[in-house]
Amino acid sequence: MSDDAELKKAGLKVTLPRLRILELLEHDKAHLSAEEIYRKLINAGEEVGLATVYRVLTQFEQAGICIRHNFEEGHAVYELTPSDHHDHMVCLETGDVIEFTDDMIEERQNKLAQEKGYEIVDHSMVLYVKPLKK
Amino acid sequence: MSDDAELKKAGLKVTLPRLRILELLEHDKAHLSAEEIYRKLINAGEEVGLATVYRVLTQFEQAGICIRHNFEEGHAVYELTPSDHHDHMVCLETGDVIEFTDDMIEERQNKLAQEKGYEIVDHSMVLYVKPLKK
DNA sequence: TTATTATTAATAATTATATCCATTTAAGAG
DNA sequence: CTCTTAAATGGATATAATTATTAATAATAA
Repeated sequence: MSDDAELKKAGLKVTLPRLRILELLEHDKAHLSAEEIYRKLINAGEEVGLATVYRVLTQFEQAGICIRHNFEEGHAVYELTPSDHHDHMVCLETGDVIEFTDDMIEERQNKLAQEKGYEIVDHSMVLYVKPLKK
Repeated sequence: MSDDAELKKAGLKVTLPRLRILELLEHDKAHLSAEEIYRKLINAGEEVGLATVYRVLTQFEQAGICIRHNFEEGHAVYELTPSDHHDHMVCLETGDVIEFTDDMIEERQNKLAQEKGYEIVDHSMVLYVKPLKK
Protein backbone atom coordinates (compact mmCIF):
# COMPACT_ATOMS: atom_id res chain seq x y z
CA MET A 1 0.00 0.00 0.00
CA SER A 2 1.22 3.49 -0.83
CA ASP A 3 1.95 5.97 1.91
CA ASP A 4 -0.91 8.07 0.58
CA ALA A 5 -3.35 5.21 0.89
CA GLU A 6 -2.01 4.27 4.29
CA LEU A 7 -2.72 7.74 5.64
CA LYS A 8 -6.16 7.90 4.05
CA LYS A 9 -7.07 4.52 5.45
CA ALA A 10 -6.24 5.88 8.89
CA GLY A 11 -8.55 8.84 8.28
CA LEU A 12 -5.66 11.29 8.17
CA LYS A 13 -5.23 13.98 5.58
CA VAL A 14 -2.22 13.47 3.36
CA THR A 15 0.15 16.23 4.39
CA LEU A 16 3.81 16.80 3.82
CA PRO A 17 4.89 16.30 7.44
CA ARG A 18 2.96 13.06 7.69
CA LEU A 19 4.41 11.73 4.45
CA ARG A 20 7.95 12.65 5.46
CA ILE A 21 7.65 11.05 8.87
CA LEU A 22 6.13 7.92 7.42
CA GLU A 23 8.91 7.69 4.84
CA LEU A 24 11.51 8.08 7.54
CA LEU A 25 10.02 5.28 9.57
CA GLU A 26 9.89 3.08 6.49
CA HIS A 27 13.34 3.63 5.10
CA ASP A 28 15.30 4.27 8.24
CA LYS A 29 14.54 1.02 9.98
CA ALA A 30 15.91 1.99 13.37
CA HIS A 31 13.97 2.83 16.47
CA LEU A 32 13.67 6.60 16.31
CA SER A 33 12.75 9.12 18.94
CA ALA A 34 10.60 12.16 18.19
CA GLU A 35 13.64 14.37 18.58
CA GLU A 36 15.68 12.25 16.16
CA ILE A 37 12.95 12.32 13.56
CA TYR A 38 12.69 16.09 13.93
CA ARG A 39 16.43 16.56 13.53
CA LYS A 40 16.58 14.33 10.48
CA LEU A 41 13.79 16.25 8.79
CA ILE A 42 15.34 19.61 9.58
CA ASN A 43 18.71 18.42 8.30
CA ALA A 44 16.99 17.26 5.13
CA GLY A 45 15.72 20.78 4.60
CA GLU A 46 12.11 20.13 5.59
CA GLU A 47 10.29 22.82 7.50
CA VAL A 48 8.56 20.99 10.26
CA GLY A 49 7.82 21.77 13.89
CA LEU A 50 8.72 19.52 16.77
CA ALA A 51 5.14 19.76 18.00
CA THR A 52 3.97 18.33 14.69
CA VAL A 53 6.33 15.40 14.98
CA TYR A 54 4.98 14.51 18.40
CA ARG A 55 1.39 14.97 17.24
CA VAL A 56 1.83 12.88 14.12
CA LEU A 57 3.61 10.09 15.95
CA THR A 58 0.76 9.88 18.43
CA GLN A 59 -1.73 9.76 15.57
CA PHE A 60 0.27 7.06 13.81
CA GLU A 61 0.37 5.06 16.99
CA GLN A 62 -3.39 5.35 17.47
CA ALA A 63 -3.93 4.32 13.86
CA GLY A 64 -1.72 1.29 14.35
CA ILE A 65 0.81 2.55 11.81
CA CYS A 66 3.64 2.52 14.31
CA ILE A 67 4.29 1.38 17.83
CA ARG A 68 5.94 3.17 20.70
CA HIS A 69 8.46 1.65 23.07
CA ASN A 70 9.51 3.06 26.41
CA PHE A 71 12.77 1.18 26.55
CA GLU A 72 15.45 3.35 28.01
CA GLU A 73 15.39 6.19 30.40
CA GLY A 74 13.97 9.38 29.20
CA HIS A 75 12.38 9.20 25.82
CA ALA A 76 10.11 6.98 23.76
CA VAL A 77 11.18 5.45 20.46
CA TYR A 78 8.99 4.48 17.52
CA GLU A 79 9.07 1.83 14.81
CA LEU A 80 6.67 0.91 12.05
CA THR A 81 4.29 -1.75 13.29
CA PRO A 82 6.17 -4.93 12.43
CA SER A 83 4.46 -7.81 10.68
CA ASP A 84 6.48 -10.35 12.58
CA HIS A 85 6.55 -10.13 16.32
CA HIS A 86 10.15 -9.65 17.27
CA ASP A 87 11.65 -9.07 20.68
CA HIS A 88 14.17 -6.47 21.76
CA MET A 89 17.53 -6.31 23.42
CA VAL A 90 18.29 -2.84 24.75
CA CYS A 91 21.79 -1.78 25.77
CA LEU A 92 21.54 0.31 28.91
CA GLU A 93 24.91 1.95 28.23
CA THR A 94 24.61 2.92 24.59
CA GLY A 95 20.87 2.83 24.02
CA ASP A 96 21.36 0.49 21.07
CA VAL A 97 18.35 -1.66 20.25
CA ILE A 98 18.73 -5.09 18.69
CA GLU A 99 15.78 -7.00 17.34
CA PHE A 100 15.61 -10.75 17.50
CA THR A 101 13.28 -13.70 17.47
CA ASP A 102 14.00 -17.11 18.85
CA ASP A 103 11.98 -20.16 17.93
CA MET A 104 13.09 -22.09 20.95
CA ILE A 105 11.78 -19.42 23.31
CA GLU A 106 8.53 -19.03 21.35
CA GLU A 107 7.94 -22.75 21.48
CA ARG A 108 8.54 -22.79 25.19
CA GLN A 109 6.23 -19.82 25.74
CA ASN A 110 3.45 -21.59 23.87
CA LYS A 111 3.98 -24.70 25.91
CA LEU A 112 3.89 -22.81 29.20
CA ALA A 113 0.70 -21.02 28.25
CA GLN A 114 -0.88 -24.27 27.20
CA GLU A 115 0.01 -25.91 30.49
CA LYS A 116 -1.86 -23.16 32.29
CA GLY A 117 -4.87 -23.53 29.98
CA TYR A 118 -4.24 -20.55 27.73
CA GLU A 119 -3.13 -19.68 24.25
CA ILE A 120 -0.89 -16.73 23.53
CA VAL A 121 -2.43 -13.72 21.81
CA ASP A 122 0.56 -11.44 22.00
CA HIS A 123 3.71 -11.01 23.99
CA SER A 124 6.42 -8.55 24.79
CA MET A 125 9.94 -9.36 25.82
CA VAL A 126 12.76 -6.92 26.43
CA LEU A 127 16.24 -7.87 27.58
CA TYR A 128 18.14 -5.01 29.18
CA VAL A 129 21.82 -5.64 28.69
CA LYS A 130 25.28 -4.17 29.00
CA PRO A 131 28.38 -4.91 26.93
CA LEU A 132 30.51 -7.85 28.06
CA LYS A 133 33.87 -6.95 29.57
CA LYS A 134 36.77 -8.32 27.58
CA MET B 1 20.27 -8.13 57.16
CA SER B 2 19.22 -4.93 58.93
CA ASP B 3 18.47 -1.82 56.95
CA ASP B 4 21.41 -0.19 58.63
CA ALA B 5 23.75 -2.92 57.50
CA GLU B 6 22.26 -2.92 54.01
CA LEU B 7 23.04 0.76 53.57
CA LYS B 8 26.54 0.42 54.98
CA LYS B 9 27.27 -2.50 52.73
CA ALA B 10 26.33 -0.28 49.79
CA GLY B 11 28.79 2.35 50.99
CA LEU B 12 26.01 4.75 51.88
CA LYS B 13 25.82 6.69 55.11
CA VAL B 14 22.91 5.75 57.29
CA THR B 15 20.57 8.72 57.15
CA LEU B 16 16.93 9.18 58.02
CA PRO B 17 15.67 9.67 54.45
CA ARG B 18 17.46 6.53 53.26
CA LEU B 19 16.11 4.45 56.11
CA ARG B 20 12.56 5.68 55.55
CA ILE B 21 12.68 5.04 51.82
CA LEU B 22 14.15 1.59 52.33
CA GLU B 23 11.45 0.76 54.88
CA LEU B 24 8.76 1.91 52.49
CA LEU B 25 10.08 -0.30 49.72
CA GLU B 26 10.26 -3.23 52.09
CA HIS B 27 6.86 -3.01 53.71
CA ASP B 28 4.85 -1.55 50.87
CA LYS B 29 5.52 -4.23 48.32
CA ALA B 30 3.95 -2.48 45.31
CA HIS B 31 5.76 -0.74 42.49
CA LEU B 32 6.20 2.83 43.71
CA SER B 33 7.13 5.96 41.81
CA ALA B 34 9.45 8.60 43.25
CA GLU B 35 6.49 10.93 43.56
CA GLU B 36 4.44 8.33 45.44
CA ILE B 37 7.26 7.63 47.84
CA TYR B 38 7.65 11.34 48.45
CA ARG B 39 3.93 11.79 49.14
CA LYS B 40 3.82 8.84 51.50
CA LEU B 41 6.74 10.17 53.51
CA ILE B 42 5.27 13.66 53.70
CA ASN B 43 1.92 12.24 54.77
CA ALA B 44 3.71 10.24 57.43
CA GLY B 45 5.12 13.47 58.82
CA GLU B 46 8.65 13.00 57.54
CA GLU B 47 10.52 16.06 56.35
CA VAL B 48 12.09 15.02 53.10
CA GLY B 49 12.70 16.68 49.77
CA LEU B 50 11.57 15.26 46.44
CA ALA B 51 15.09 15.66 45.08
CA THR B 52 16.37 13.49 47.90
CA VAL B 53 13.92 10.76 47.01
CA TYR B 54 15.12 10.75 43.42
CA ARG B 55 18.76 10.82 44.48
CA VAL B 56 18.36 8.01 46.98
CA LEU B 57 16.41 5.83 44.56
CA THR B 58 19.16 6.24 41.99
CA GLN B 59 21.75 5.29 44.60
CA PHE B 60 19.70 2.28 45.66
CA GLU B 61 19.42 1.22 42.07
CA GLN B 62 23.15 1.51 41.51
CA ALA B 63 23.77 -0.44 44.70
CA GLY B 64 21.41 -3.16 43.54
CA ILE B 65 19.04 -2.57 46.43
CA CYS B 66 16.11 -1.84 44.15
CA ILE B 67 15.27 -1.97 40.47
CA ARG B 68 13.58 0.54 38.26
CA HIS B 69 10.90 -0.27 35.71
CA ASN B 70 9.97 2.00 32.82
CA PHE B 71 6.46 0.86 32.11
CA GLU B 72 4.34 2.75 29.61
CA GLU B 73 3.18 5.34 32.11
CA GLY B 74 5.53 8.24 31.69
CA HIS B 75 7.23 7.73 35.01
CA ALA B 76 9.54 5.12 36.47
CA VAL B 77 8.52 2.84 39.33
CA TYR B 78 10.76 1.09 41.80
CA GLU B 79 10.66 -2.16 43.74
CA LEU B 80 13.11 -3.92 46.02
CA THR B 81 15.31 -6.19 43.97
CA PRO B 82 13.41 -9.48 43.94
CA SER B 83 15.35 -12.65 44.65
CA ASP B 84 13.61 -14.52 41.87
CA HIS B 85 12.96 -12.83 38.58
CA HIS B 86 9.48 -13.83 37.60
CA ASP B 87 7.66 -13.14 34.36
CA HIS B 88 3.97 -12.52 33.84
CA MET B 89 1.14 -14.11 31.90
CA VAL B 90 -1.84 -11.78 31.61
CA CYS B 91 -5.27 -13.10 30.56
CA LEU B 92 -6.87 -10.55 28.26
CA GLU B 93 -10.37 -11.84 29.03
CA THR B 94 -10.31 -12.15 32.80
CA GLY B 95 -7.41 -9.91 33.70
CA ASP B 96 -5.83 -12.70 35.71
CA VAL B 97 -2.09 -12.38 36.18
CA ILE B 98 0.03 -15.48 36.59
CA GLU B 99 3.65 -15.25 37.64
CA PHE B 100 6.11 -17.79 36.38
CA THR B 101 9.76 -18.42 35.74
CA ASP B 102 11.28 -20.81 33.25
CA ASP B 103 14.87 -21.91 33.40
CA MET B 104 14.94 -23.03 29.80
CA ILE B 105 13.93 -19.59 28.58
CA GLU B 106 16.34 -17.83 30.92
CA GLU B 107 19.17 -19.99 29.71
CA ARG B 108 18.31 -19.21 26.13
CA GLN B 109 18.06 -15.49 26.83
CA ASN B 110 21.51 -15.49 28.39
CA LYS B 111 22.90 -17.33 25.42
CA LEU B 112 21.34 -14.93 22.92
CA ALA B 113 22.69 -11.91 24.79
CA GLN B 114 26.13 -13.46 24.96
CA GLU B 115 26.13 -14.14 21.23
CA LYS B 116 25.56 -10.45 20.61
CA GLY B 117 28.33 -9.48 23.04
CA TYR B 118 26.18 -8.52 26.00
CA GLU B 119 25.24 -9.73 29.41
CA ILE B 120 21.73 -9.40 30.73
CA VAL B 121 21.15 -6.86 33.47
CA ASP B 122 17.39 -7.20 33.65
CA HIS B 123 14.53 -8.38 31.52
CA SER B 124 10.81 -8.14 31.23
CA MET B 125 8.52 -10.65 29.61
CA VAL B 126 4.76 -10.53 29.45
CA LEU B 127 2.60 -13.09 27.67
CA TYR B 128 -0.86 -11.84 26.78
CA VAL B 129 -3.15 -14.85 26.63
CA LYS B 130 -6.75 -16.03 26.37
CA PRO B 131 -8.32 -19.22 27.71
CA LEU B 132 -8.14 -22.29 25.48
CA LYS B 133 -11.42 -23.34 23.88
CA LYS B 134 -12.52 -26.78 25.08
C1' DT C 1 34.73 17.04 70.55
C1' DT C 2 36.24 18.62 66.46
C1' DA C 3 37.35 18.20 61.60
C1' DT C 4 36.15 16.35 57.36
C1' DT C 5 33.14 15.02 54.07
C1' DA C 6 28.76 13.27 52.56
C1' DT C 7 24.04 14.38 52.54
C1' DT C 8 20.25 17.21 52.72
C1' DA C 9 16.15 20.53 51.40
C1' DA C 10 14.87 24.08 48.60
C1' DT C 11 14.98 25.78 44.36
C1' DA C 12 16.38 26.39 39.70
C1' DA C 13 17.25 24.11 35.44
C1' DT C 14 16.37 20.39 32.03
C1' DT C 15 14.06 17.21 29.24
C1' DA C 16 10.20 15.06 27.05
C1' DT C 17 5.78 15.86 25.62
C1' DA C 18 1.28 18.23 25.26
C1' DT C 19 -1.60 22.25 24.35
C1' DC C 20 -3.01 26.87 22.50
C1' DC C 21 -3.73 29.69 18.73
C1' DA C 22 -3.13 32.38 14.63
C1' DT C 23 -1.98 31.05 10.01
C1' DT C 24 -1.77 27.81 6.31
C1' DT C 25 -3.26 23.92 3.63
C1' DA C 26 -5.73 19.72 1.86
C1' DA C 27 -9.88 17.89 -0.13
C1' DG C 28 -14.39 18.08 -1.77
C1' DA C 29 -18.21 21.04 -4.07
C1' DG C 30 -19.29 23.60 -7.73
C1' DC D 1 -9.58 25.21 -11.60
C1' DT D 2 -11.38 28.03 -7.83
C1' DC D 3 -13.74 28.43 -3.63
C1' DT D 4 -14.93 27.03 0.92
C1' DT D 5 -14.13 25.08 5.15
C1' DA D 6 -12.56 22.04 8.43
C1' DA D 7 -8.27 20.08 9.57
C1' DA D 8 -3.37 20.59 10.16
C1' DT D 9 0.68 23.19 11.03
C1' DG D 10 4.54 25.67 13.57
C1' DG D 11 5.95 28.56 17.13
C1' DA D 12 5.27 29.72 21.69
C1' DT D 13 3.96 28.32 25.83
C1' DA D 14 2.57 24.98 29.46
C1' DT D 15 3.22 20.88 32.15
C1' DA D 16 5.16 16.81 34.17
C1' DA D 17 9.08 14.08 35.37
C1' DT D 18 13.56 14.29 36.53
C1' DT D 19 18.20 16.26 37.45
C1' DA D 20 21.62 19.75 38.90
C1' DT D 21 23.09 23.53 42.04
C1' DT D 22 24.00 25.27 46.44
C1' DA D 23 24.28 26.72 51.05
C1' DA D 24 23.28 24.54 55.27
C1' DT D 25 23.36 20.34 58.09
C1' DA D 26 24.42 15.85 59.83
C1' DA D 27 27.21 11.52 59.94
C1' DT D 28 31.57 9.39 60.58
C1' DA D 29 36.65 9.59 61.50
C1' DA D 30 40.32 11.24 64.24
